[in-house]
Amino acid sequence: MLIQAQAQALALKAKLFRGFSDPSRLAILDVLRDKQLTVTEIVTLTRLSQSNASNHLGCLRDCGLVRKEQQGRYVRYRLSDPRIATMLSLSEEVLADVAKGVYQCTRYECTEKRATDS
Amino acid sequence: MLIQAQAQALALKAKLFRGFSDPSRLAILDVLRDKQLTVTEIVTLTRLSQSNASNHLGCLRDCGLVRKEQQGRYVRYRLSDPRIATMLSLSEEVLADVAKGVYQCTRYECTEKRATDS
DNA sequence: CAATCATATCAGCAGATAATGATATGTTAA
DNA sequence: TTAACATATCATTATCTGCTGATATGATTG
Repeated sequence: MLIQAQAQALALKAKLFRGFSDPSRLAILDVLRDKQLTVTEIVTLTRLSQSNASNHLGCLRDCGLVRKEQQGRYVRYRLSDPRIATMLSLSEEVLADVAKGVYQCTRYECTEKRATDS
Repeated sequence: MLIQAQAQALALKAKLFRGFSDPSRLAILDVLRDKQLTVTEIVTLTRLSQSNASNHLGCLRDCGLVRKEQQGRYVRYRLSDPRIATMLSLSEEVLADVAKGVYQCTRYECTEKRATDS
């Protein structure tokens, strides 16, 4: 469908964005925005189940958004790059302006609620 | 799991990012980066099927990333905000630095290929 | 070593998503 | 109005994703 090199680059970028594209993962990124936290702290703050949080942390890690660091029996997570936080802020700015459109979207083929235009 | 207002905000933000989180949609956003295009032009440039492109355009529209404008019998699409392009650029910068980690990630529970740490 | 705490992984399920081919809608022009 | 073109929608299918509960691994302390 797309030439190979391009497709590879797009898949990579899509993967990065997929890290951001789930409310649970955004909740995790949010609490990691300005500080490092252990898994237990993250679980407490986000109220995700331990297993769920661990899965999402694995995903975020694999997507390159966070890094882990073993500290004694704790594992401490932090954003892997300050620009991750920038992207979050930028998305909030954009949302503030285009939110109305986003409210309509419930799923991929947002047929039922799709706005009539624009 | 999260309090209602927070959950709403996170879901909204997740939806915005979900617009970016698919290679076909990124291909579309890419060709719209600096110009407005009709659906046919988009289909030609991205080599997506017409129906697939239309679905993705609907999704992008509902996520607030693009806007459509009817022009005669054509529909012209453009990015809904210049900061959308900024987010794309920013993601490319981040990727350039953390790409190695992302290469490992094939899906949510990227078990098979998960790097041993970091 | 045994107990405990912290984290990761597994199996399985329900629902979401992306693709396709076919069809429908809408717009313009002959 | 009919034909032709542009775009959207539908139905279907295969796959992916996120969640849960249970279990496993790993680290630390007594």
